[in-house]
Amino acid sequence: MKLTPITTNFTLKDHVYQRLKDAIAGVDIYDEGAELRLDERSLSEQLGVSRTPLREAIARLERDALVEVIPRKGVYLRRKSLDEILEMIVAWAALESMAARLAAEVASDAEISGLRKIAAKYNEGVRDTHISEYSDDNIRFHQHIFEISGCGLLREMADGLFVHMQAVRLRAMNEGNRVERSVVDHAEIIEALEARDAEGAAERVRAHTMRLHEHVRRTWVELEEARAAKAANDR
Amino acid sequence: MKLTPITTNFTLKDHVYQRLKDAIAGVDIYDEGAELRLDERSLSEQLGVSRTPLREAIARLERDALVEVIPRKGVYLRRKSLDEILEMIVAWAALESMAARLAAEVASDAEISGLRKIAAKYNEGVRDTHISEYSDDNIRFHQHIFEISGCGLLREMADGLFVHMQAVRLRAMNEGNRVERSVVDHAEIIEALEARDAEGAAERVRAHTMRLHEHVRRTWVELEEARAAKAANDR
DNA sequence: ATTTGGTATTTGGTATACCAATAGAAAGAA
DNA sequence: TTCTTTCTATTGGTATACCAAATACCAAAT
Repeated sequence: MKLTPITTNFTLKDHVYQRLKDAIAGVDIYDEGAELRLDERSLSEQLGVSRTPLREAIARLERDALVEVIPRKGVYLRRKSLDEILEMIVAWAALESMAARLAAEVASDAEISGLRKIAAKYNEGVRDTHISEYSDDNIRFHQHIFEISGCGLLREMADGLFVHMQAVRLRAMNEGNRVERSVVDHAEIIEALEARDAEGAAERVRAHTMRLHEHVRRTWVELEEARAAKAANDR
Repeated sequence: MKLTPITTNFTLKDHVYQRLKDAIAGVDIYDEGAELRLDERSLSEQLGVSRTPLREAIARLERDALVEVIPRKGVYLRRKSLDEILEMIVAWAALESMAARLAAEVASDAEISGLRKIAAKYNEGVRDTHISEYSDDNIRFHQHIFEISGCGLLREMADGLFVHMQAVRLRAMNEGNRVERSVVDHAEIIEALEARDAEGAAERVRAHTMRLHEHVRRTWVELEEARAAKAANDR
């Protein structure tokens, strides 16, 4: 009789980490008055594990800058400031630009055509009803670039930013006519890759992401100011 | 009467994390037969803390990819493969290139001249006796670029790679006439920054780091092969 | 009624005890 | 001798107990 070895890579710590990460991703931390605080004992009870593996998972989340642990006070979901979001977009641009450059050099034609397949359905423009679907495909598009770059580390580092980029992109998607522009950008990126134009691909990816940066910078300042004004008003 | 708040940010976990990280940085993990294994109980005894904060620190180190925790087996210092080292150099290139681009746009003249000051002592070439000193200054040069980029996140992400880059750079420094080339590269980078040529600065930084990449790729394959041959010979 | 000091409770930080898996040593069979 | 097996010791994973800080609450004094 043949048996596959039992999954020995099963540690509570890893499960808890993944579970918490997913849960955090599903919380709109920018919603006012959302539950920001994580209670260790309550969580350990909910998850059915003791506090020890839970705290080790939290230590990793802290390293991910997803939560903030204030000694003797508590663990809090970290609400990113506008500046931090902008810096994440910059870092993302740096990583994805390099990924595109590598992809132009090493990816197979099949891998590049995979990108075209993702982008293809929007050749005729995007109907408004499909915004959230487009958002998903948009994400897949960008992830795919990292995958075909052949550099696992770039992909991994981008993953760390991904949770946040996802939220940012979704939020920015509906503002202005950014979707149309995005479709065009993607097409140009694919063209550069197909032409094996590393420099062009890198530049277009960078420009594409930095347009998001510019948009967020211009638009969300107003949101922050509005929030600040509202907070002042509440007082 | 005015008092500054007492330093309550003192947690063992953080201290242990920092201490371990420093200690790991001081170990030549590529030295054959070096102590790769971390024993929890022994460490906790040496540091004078219990295993709990120690393990939380290890959880963070694991997230940094500095150690590998194999469940039920042990904690091991991660010896990077050649491929991983090459990927780190690529990621570093991506980050520093972007940092240089930003620096060209936002850094003050004073900050840029800080770079020139670091590089200045080597204008007349490098005497062999100063190799290790040059290595230190080299590191300061690259770190300074991140600092004057004004993007804390780029700097932070680079920091994660830094421990490894330091070892790589030091090891590569003595090979070939790389030092001379390095001095020239640095000078050109500074010129681009002073000219506020963002594109040029980004490109030169990228090229500089990718030259290291190319060198390591070509040279160290031989080392790996030699090691493999030796290992085969030992059998 | 308000302030203030003390007390109880909550909660994160740390230590310790226990469990389970692995590896190595010792013992036994071929 | 050598291979196998079993037992034990080591070690990481987890749970729990305890401590100390922070906060909330209450009572007494003004």
